[in-house]
Amino acid sequence: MSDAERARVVTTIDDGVACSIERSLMVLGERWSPLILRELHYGNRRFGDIRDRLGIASNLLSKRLKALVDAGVVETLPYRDEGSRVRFEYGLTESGFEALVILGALQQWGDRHLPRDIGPSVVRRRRGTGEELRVAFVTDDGMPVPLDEVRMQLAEPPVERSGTSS
Amino acid sequence: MSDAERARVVTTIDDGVACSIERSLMVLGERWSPLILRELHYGNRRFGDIRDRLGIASNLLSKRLKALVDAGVVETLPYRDEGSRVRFEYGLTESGFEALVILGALQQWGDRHLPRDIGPSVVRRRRGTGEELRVAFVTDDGMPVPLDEVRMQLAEPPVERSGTSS
DNA sequence: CAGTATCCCATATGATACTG
DNA sequence: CAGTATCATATGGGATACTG
Repeated sequence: MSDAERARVVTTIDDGVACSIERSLMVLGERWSPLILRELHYGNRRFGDIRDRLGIASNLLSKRLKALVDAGVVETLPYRDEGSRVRFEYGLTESGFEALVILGALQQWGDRHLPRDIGPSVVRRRRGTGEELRVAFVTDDGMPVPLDEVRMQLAEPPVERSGTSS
Repeated sequence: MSDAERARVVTTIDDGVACSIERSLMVLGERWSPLILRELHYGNRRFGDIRDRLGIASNLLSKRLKALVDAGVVETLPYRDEGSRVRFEYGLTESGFEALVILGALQQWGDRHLPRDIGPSVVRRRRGTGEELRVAFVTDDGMPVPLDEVRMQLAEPPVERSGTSS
């Protein structure tokens, strides 16, 4: 990938695409990115750990991490083990941290609708209390709203034309 | 794709993969699936409408819809226009309906962290009141929980070994 | 180790032509 | 129209070898 091309990739994220779902997918919508984020959320910050846990090829992990850094989701943090040169860990930026909601939603949905034969796999819990958490729509003052009361708004408001017949 | 292969695809979804995030991604983790779901949530149920709105090639849309139907996310509903033969619309199953949480999370995240130059694009609103909604973690009794109190649990609990050194 | 560079392959994608 | 079939291409992904 040439520099020009890479620059274009970064640019396209902010630019053209009106729908924020699509923009998110440009960063997270590929096989490994969400799983890499999952690992970072689980606290695995080293290249080798992530690679081993995911079983991802190292070249790919390298590429993906770069892309995530470019997108501002992940940041590199220098560290130095005794007698080694400086290396980098990968940490979540605020953006990456907030992607937890997406991961939570994916996890919840998978648990509910693609259950394993083995049984339910996981839950999200509250630190300390251990309460099981779910991901839901809530009002500004924190009241959960049932799904059928949620109205998704078109990202690109339908072009206002005189009539409906185009 | 042979039938045997196709069957295997369906099977693999429920089987091996322990992490529910990964299982979800098997169904939704590819470029078009979330966008197709988005269209269905927006109420666009006809093949041609979806194709035109997304700019997706018809063969791909066909394939994707089939996969979503296979996964139980989408269902086909027969309808008949005057003088035409029976066609099918595509509707959300309960599973597909609940994927709205994922879409909402993606949208919210994109709006916050990949803003367009043009400005914020969209929001999720409550029907009737028009209140802006957000997607968040909540306790069972509906209390929102700040992100830093959320603990994601490993889908596949780390293999219990005697030591850490493998 | 923590990555990077190469090479190869599978597959998602897209354009287009075709059918009931 | 609502799809299906075919074909060409790009790209993500995987294996592996390599470097500091």
